[in-house]
Amino acid sequence: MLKYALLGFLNYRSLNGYELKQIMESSTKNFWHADLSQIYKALKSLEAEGCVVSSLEHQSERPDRRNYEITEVGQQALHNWLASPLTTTSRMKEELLLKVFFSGQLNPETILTQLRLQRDLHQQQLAHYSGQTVEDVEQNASSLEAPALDKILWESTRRAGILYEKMYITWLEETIASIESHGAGES
Amino acid sequence: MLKYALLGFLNYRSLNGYELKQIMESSTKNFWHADLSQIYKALKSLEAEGCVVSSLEHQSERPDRRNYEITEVGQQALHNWLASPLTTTSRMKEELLLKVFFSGQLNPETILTQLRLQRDLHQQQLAHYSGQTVEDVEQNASSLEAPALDKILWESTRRAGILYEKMYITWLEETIASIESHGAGES
DNA sequence: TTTGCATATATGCATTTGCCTATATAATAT
DNA sequence: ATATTATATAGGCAAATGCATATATGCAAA
Repeated sequence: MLKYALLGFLNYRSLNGYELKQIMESSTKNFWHADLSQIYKALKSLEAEGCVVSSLEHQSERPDRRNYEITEVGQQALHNWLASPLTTTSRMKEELLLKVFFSGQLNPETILTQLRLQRDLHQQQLAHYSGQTVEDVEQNASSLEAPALDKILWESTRRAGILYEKMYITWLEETIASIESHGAGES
Repeated sequence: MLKYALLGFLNYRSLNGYELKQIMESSTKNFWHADLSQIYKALKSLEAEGCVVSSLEHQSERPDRRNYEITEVGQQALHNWLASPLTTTSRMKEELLLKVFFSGQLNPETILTQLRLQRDLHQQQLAHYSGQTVEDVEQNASSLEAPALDKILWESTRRAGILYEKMYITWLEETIASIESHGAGES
């Protein structure tokens, strides 16, 4: 999947691994992330498959960098992926929910502390997303030349992050309240 | 992480791999899932670590089965995990959002079709979760003996699934509408 | 002055994951 | 009669993932 993300960005313009990491950090971070080393590996693998071509660019003041360009094979692969519909919903893995599920045997305060911490973290994240605009994404994405529809879609993914955080906070507050009232009933 | 899920269930009572899979399907499926083969591997690994002990039970009419029991070491590991707070929020991977992000270069109908399909799938899932009660979870979880707090927490994880599906559907409908109105403006 | 940070790429390794296949038996459905 | 499903365990393998480490340079901060 990471490969398609990389092809997606390279389809706008040529980029190196380091830039790709930075762009992902500022745009797809909320729904897709990757380690730098993972990106380099994926780029190598993409080149072996003929989806991209690279050229080493010598820099006098900075380390050499390898520029990646998408090929027709790569564009075809990208389009095939984009066009093939997902026939199932994605299955998530949420460690917090797993812990909540098994926290009944512990002191309620143990899980309450953790839920409150998560609530604070998610509130920070919400504040961060809310303060971000499409222009920011665009700028951080190194001014990828994007038509009008792209901007609508980018804004939509940003909106997904906001809705997700709001929902998460709602759930955390509900859960905290229900555990607290249970504890109150016990004492 | 899967290991802790298994320990969490085994802390209620002894179970075999097949049962663990079934229980997870009916309880933690929405936020944690695992392949059967993954479960067997994890159980072996847990036994090697001394977290569980197994005993082969011969059955005349069915294949032999290996019963797993949690040890004190395992209980300690479980408690340590439950007690150690998550200091970051979980990072998700959502293929659909990735596709949406890069779908600007395609015909809008291509992504619209996919979004509508996902909306239908999520609506089905919501209907499924909504029709489920804690009693169902409990029953499917092979009547794990659970104190009052456990039930509150289980209900809370079920509620998380419902909120998530509702949010997802809201986002899908918003996104579909915004792409449609963009297309209308174009023509 | 030295520490750390930003730029830039790469390797190594252990673990996790997903998916497929094999084996065995009994009951059920077509 | 035959095929599928449910019960039950397990091995194999490729890919993805995460994390640490190595290397190299210039610049800014402490």
